[in-house]
This record gives sequence, structure tokens and C-alpha cells, in this order.
Amino acid sequence: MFFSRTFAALADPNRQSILQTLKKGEAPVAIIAENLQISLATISHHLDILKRADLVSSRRSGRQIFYNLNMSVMEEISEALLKFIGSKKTKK
Amino acid sequence: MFFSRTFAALADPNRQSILQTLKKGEAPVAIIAENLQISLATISHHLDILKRADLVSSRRSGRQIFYNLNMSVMEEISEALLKFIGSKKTKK
DNA sequence: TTGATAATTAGATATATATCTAATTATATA
DNA sequence: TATATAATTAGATATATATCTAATTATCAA
Repeated sequence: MFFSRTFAALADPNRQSILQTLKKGEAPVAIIAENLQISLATISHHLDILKRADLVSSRRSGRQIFYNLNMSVMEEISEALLKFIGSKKTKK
Repeated sequence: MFFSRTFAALADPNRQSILQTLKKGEAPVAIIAENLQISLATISHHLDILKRADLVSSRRSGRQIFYNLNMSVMEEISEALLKFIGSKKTKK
């Protein structure tokens, strides 16, 4: 339903770690990998999930692929949560 | 890491549907079940997950158990997301 | 106390996810 | 063009998750 893919993407600790790394600015996979103890193949897989959740984007530069944070979806989720909370009928 | 359990809980469409139902106020399982096409056992399982993610609470009244939305965690997540976004180094 | 009702728990299963190693693709450079 | 580098894709596997039916627990009412 709403943001299912994004919530699922945000639920994994390794993916959260990737997002933390990207907070400092765009980075190639090698840099992202420095903070993780999993294989490059698995990191690629996580990056794919983050991409399909619209949480990151990527661009190739030479042999490297740089990943970038995409903040708009997080904003949308934050807003949706606040709206959800706000719309709740509060009892007496 | 951060809110992993809650993000995972929010990722499932049936659980989202449960939260939507509870937005109108507390409800027993039978009412929650009206909007879902899955067994009561599975609904119990989803309610357990929502409870362990602190998204709902419950109280027994006679033979029924009433479930209730817990908004504080959603607030926390919303804030954490905004903080995360805000703390990102924006380039030039 | 017996039976009915409301919900959870147990046990099984099918699907999804995270992970790995090995193979492949894309790019740069000697 | 051959080789090295950066990353992804393929294929396999183990674990987690969603789901079901059947059994159990808790409560109420006859």
C-alpha cells in the first residue's frame, strides 16, 4: 500500500548504514563498503533495493558508480506519518 | 539499528490496513478483521508484530481484546527522518 | 459446570529476503 | 588488444516472514 517498499528498505540495518554513509555526500561503492562487513555483491543488492525504493540515485563516472541520497521520499514519509497522526480521532 | 522493527512493521499492507482501522478509535479484533481477507490467526500474528513495534497497545474487556493506536513511535520516526534529512550536508 | 464466543498459540508450509561465491559487464589503461 | 579495476548479475542457500488449519486459553452465560 503506502510506501511499503520504502518502509521495507528502511528496515534493514545494513541499508540504514548505507544511508548514513551517503548523508556525508555521494560515494562510490568502495566507500560505502568500508562501513559494512558484507560482500560487494550483497551491497549491490542493497543498493538496488534502496534505488527501487527511491531512497538513492546513482551516476556512473568512469569505472565507479556514485550513489546519492534522495531525500524527497523521506520527506514524503515524514509528512504522511504526521498527517496520519494528525487525522486520528482523539477521544474526549 | 534505528526503528528497524517499526519500519518492518509498517512495511506490510495488511498491517497498514489495521493501523488505518485503528485511526478511527480502538477496536476489537472482529472489527479489525472486517477490512482484511486473512484468517484470525494471521491477524493475531500481525497485531503481535505491531505491538512489539510499539505501534499499538491492547486491553481486554470481557471476551474481547481492544487494540489501540500508539502515535508516539510514529512521531519519533517522523522526527528522526526530518532530523536525518536536515543533517545532510547539502552540496554547494 | 457445560457450551459458546473471542482471541491467541502451535505447528506446518510456501514465499521472500539476505547472504555468499563465481561469472559477467563496463570502463580505463598499458 | 589484453589486463586490471569497479561494480552488477546469476545461481545457490539459509533464515525470516506471511499464511493456513487445528488446538488452546480466557471469559461469559445458561
